[in-house]
Amino acid sequence: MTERPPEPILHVDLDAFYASVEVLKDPSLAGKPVMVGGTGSRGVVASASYEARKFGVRSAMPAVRARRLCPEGVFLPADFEAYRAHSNRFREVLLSYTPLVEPIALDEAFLDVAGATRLFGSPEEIGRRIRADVAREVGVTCSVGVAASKFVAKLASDECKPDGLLVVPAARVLDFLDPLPAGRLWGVGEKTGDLLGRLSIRTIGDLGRTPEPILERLLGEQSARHLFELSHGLDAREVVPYEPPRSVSHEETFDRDLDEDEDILREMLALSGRVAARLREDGYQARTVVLKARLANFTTLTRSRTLPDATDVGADLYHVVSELYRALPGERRRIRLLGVQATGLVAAGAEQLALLRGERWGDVERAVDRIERRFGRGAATPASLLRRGPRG
DNA sequence: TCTGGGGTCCTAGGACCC
DNA sequence: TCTGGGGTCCTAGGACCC
Repeated sequence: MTERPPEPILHVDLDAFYASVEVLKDPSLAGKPVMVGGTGSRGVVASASYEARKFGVRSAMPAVRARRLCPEGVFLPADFEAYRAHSNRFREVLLSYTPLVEPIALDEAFLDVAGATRLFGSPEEIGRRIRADVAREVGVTCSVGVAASKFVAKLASDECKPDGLLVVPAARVLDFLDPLPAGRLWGVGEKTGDLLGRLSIRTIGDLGRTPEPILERLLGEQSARHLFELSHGLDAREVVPYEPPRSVSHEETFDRDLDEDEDILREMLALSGRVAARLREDGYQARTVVLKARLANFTTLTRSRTLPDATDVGADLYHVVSELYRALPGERRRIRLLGVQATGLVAAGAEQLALLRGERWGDVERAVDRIERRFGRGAATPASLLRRGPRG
């Protein structure tokens, strides 16, 4: 058994992934500002090439704004089939080094390479090999962070983007974290960043020097504890290769708000069908159905119902969400977005087997009832009860 | 600037049970 | 006629991530 290296965690992140795939599909786009998403009237940018970022375009930016910043840019609709195909090749490369690969999205993953160093060299060496393999096999550059923990590895890959590699030695973690903006921590978004800013907490170092009770009052117990630990470089989360999904959903923002019940119900039927199809495809059934409705003024309502029996049937989902919709307050709502979510998932195989078993037992017991009514008690005994022998 | 789509997790209150 | 404490499930909303 070789010793576990001090920095065995890799975070690998493909650079400007969707935009890079679009350049592979059409090499004449190379060197141009390319943006994926934001082709509709209400879209946002999903991915921007580094040329586009020079204009200030960022992902999640409203398309209208991106167009203003970069009028000569190329805007393309997302082609998830192509992204998935390239993502599969990416994952193949990673899996050729270790089975301990945890995909985070199509374009990034964590690896624990502690068991791979004998075969392939140090974690840093493995990172270099992966970068070469990904460039060759996927045709896209990537960035690799190497560290003792997941979140430091992730920050390291962020720091060396694009097309880089950065090792943060375990002994240097606090020095590495100290000057970084607090917003870079996993779990600090816009709102939390604002809250922290009000206390003049701007860097991860500032956060680490703030007494925990103060953070607790600001953020609640769970988040405070979590951020306090991260800011001290503590992150014990392991690389987990597979976790079953907790929910399946589809939603759609309409180009123009809907206000006719007929249109709204038709969209809910379509969304229900897509969710149910996904459930069946992935082998799940859902116990809880959630309707999401975003109104013209952007307020978002959710309504849910938990069913006695799990389902993967579109008509069942539609039945529930249409009732939930009719029970919403007010009338003639203007609907910007509708979503249908299935949660409380159970594996369909297990559920159906249990059901089958239950029904079969139900049938057996009813048959036994009939026989005993005719021939007297003990005339029929299930085989499984006989197996121990008549004398017990 | 006017805000996508697919997810995860947390909080908080109320129902219900022991 | 005043009122415990803990656990679990359900629901609604919200922050956050890519």
